[in-house]
Amino acid sequence: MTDQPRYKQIKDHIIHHIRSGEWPADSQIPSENELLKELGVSRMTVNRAVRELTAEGVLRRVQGLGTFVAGPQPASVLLELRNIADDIRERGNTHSTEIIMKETIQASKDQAQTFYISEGDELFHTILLHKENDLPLQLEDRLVNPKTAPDYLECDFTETTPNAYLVATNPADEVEHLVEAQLPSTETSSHLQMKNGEPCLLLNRRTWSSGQVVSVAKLYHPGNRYSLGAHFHSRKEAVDF
Amino acid sequence: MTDQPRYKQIKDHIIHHIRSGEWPADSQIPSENELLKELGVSRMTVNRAVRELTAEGVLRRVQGLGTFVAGPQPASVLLELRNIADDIRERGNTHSTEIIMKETIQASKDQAQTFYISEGDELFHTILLHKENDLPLQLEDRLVNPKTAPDYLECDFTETTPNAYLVATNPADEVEHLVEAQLPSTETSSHLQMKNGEPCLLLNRRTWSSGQVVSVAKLYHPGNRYSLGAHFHSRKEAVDF
DNA sequence: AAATCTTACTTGTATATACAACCTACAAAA
DNA sequence: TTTTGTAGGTTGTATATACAAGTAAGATTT
Repeated sequence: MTDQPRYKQIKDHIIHHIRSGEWPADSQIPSENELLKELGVSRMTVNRAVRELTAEGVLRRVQGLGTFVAGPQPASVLLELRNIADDIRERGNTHSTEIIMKETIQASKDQAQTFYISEGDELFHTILLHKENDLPLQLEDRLVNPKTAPDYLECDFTETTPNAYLVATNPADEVEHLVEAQLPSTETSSHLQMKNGEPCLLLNRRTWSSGQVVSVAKLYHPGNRYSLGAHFHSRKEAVDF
Repeated sequence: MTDQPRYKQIKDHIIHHIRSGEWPADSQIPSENELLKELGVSRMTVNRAVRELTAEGVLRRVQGLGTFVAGPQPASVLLELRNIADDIRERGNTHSTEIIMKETIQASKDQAQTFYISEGDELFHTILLHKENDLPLQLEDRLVNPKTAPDYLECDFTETTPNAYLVATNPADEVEHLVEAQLPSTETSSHLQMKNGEPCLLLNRRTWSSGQVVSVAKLYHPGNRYSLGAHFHSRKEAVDF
């Protein structure tokens, strides 16, 4: 262990006090002035340490009031979900889309509920097959709220993915995910060219823009050809095992 | 829009040059000295702007060389992975553990590779079954590096989960995930009390502590009883659909 | 030709100082 | 009682300055 810079030592000092339970969640920690006296450094150095811990979500500061421990980090670890077209292109392969369905439907009771609209209201429905070098990799079964994307069906999905189109038209700011393992229907299975009995990885994704549900998508992936992965570094808090 | 602080203006200035294509990915941007002359601020202010953009992954700095544009951010979205015992307890149910296997093995070639150790080195191996109100929910097949957790096998896993034990003994700071859908082996299937042909959600988790691999775990979940979920708010960047 | 030193530039850190902005509590005035 | 002012703490920002540490390229020596 080489010599660490002062501001880093201060960060570790603070984290240590938090982890040891000495400074519990939501408690106020010493002010910058107290810390600099205790540690014998300049205020700017203390400030940098505290500012960085605040940016990392460890602390919470209120101007004029003080600095507080920012409650327990959710004991969790983050998994990165990529969008498939970028993923394929970054592997140097070509991405293509086959349009299987494109229609306007009337919302069922369940669908109305997930969109927070009324039963019978119109919804756009598309089913697309995404391929990597002509090998099916994802079946995208998507519902879109016409109120937020009225021209959705007119988009040429062989050119622009629904994701790209929606990102461009609606600045999405909230998203919900559910990942599950399922046995695909025979139709889904045949589209994805999967062997019989082979499971698929289903990613349910619901996206909001300014409080309204824009789109709900079921993304089916062949279990043997696709997996979600992530490598996550953390320099601030402990992660799970 | 109220008056923004200088360092924030500089950040926006830099981001604007990147977004406009003027400063493409991997290109070198002006040095701190050039920027402070151009913008009429002190070096510390430029330094703060550039340092924060570096922490945010927008720039990349090399001491003695310069500052470079750090390529496009992966257009991704984050999925939160909870640890199972907390999850169960938060639902108000009781969590119990059944110990199926507890042994010391010698690392195979593959295992040695994932741990960055030598073939034949010792590894701890445990297989535990986690239950929610006596219903099996997760089969945990875990390998642990004795060098980082020598007393692992002596832990009473009916009292303390391996996760809790390892979190307490090793401050983990890095983790890798792979989520896939699989047909379970007949053994796994029977432990989890799953119907025939039912797929399971497999979460592969590898965890590091100060550069060393501490543990590799395969977490099997019945596809019909378990799913990974997350609701994610973003106030900074657009998310995928 | 090869190895070494030097120089000039870069980023990284640390300090002392200053003032602005904000919050709370208490005192003073209406 | 209600409002207003004020004092003393807090964090937020900005500057000037200094030196350490790393890189690259050229000059110098071997």
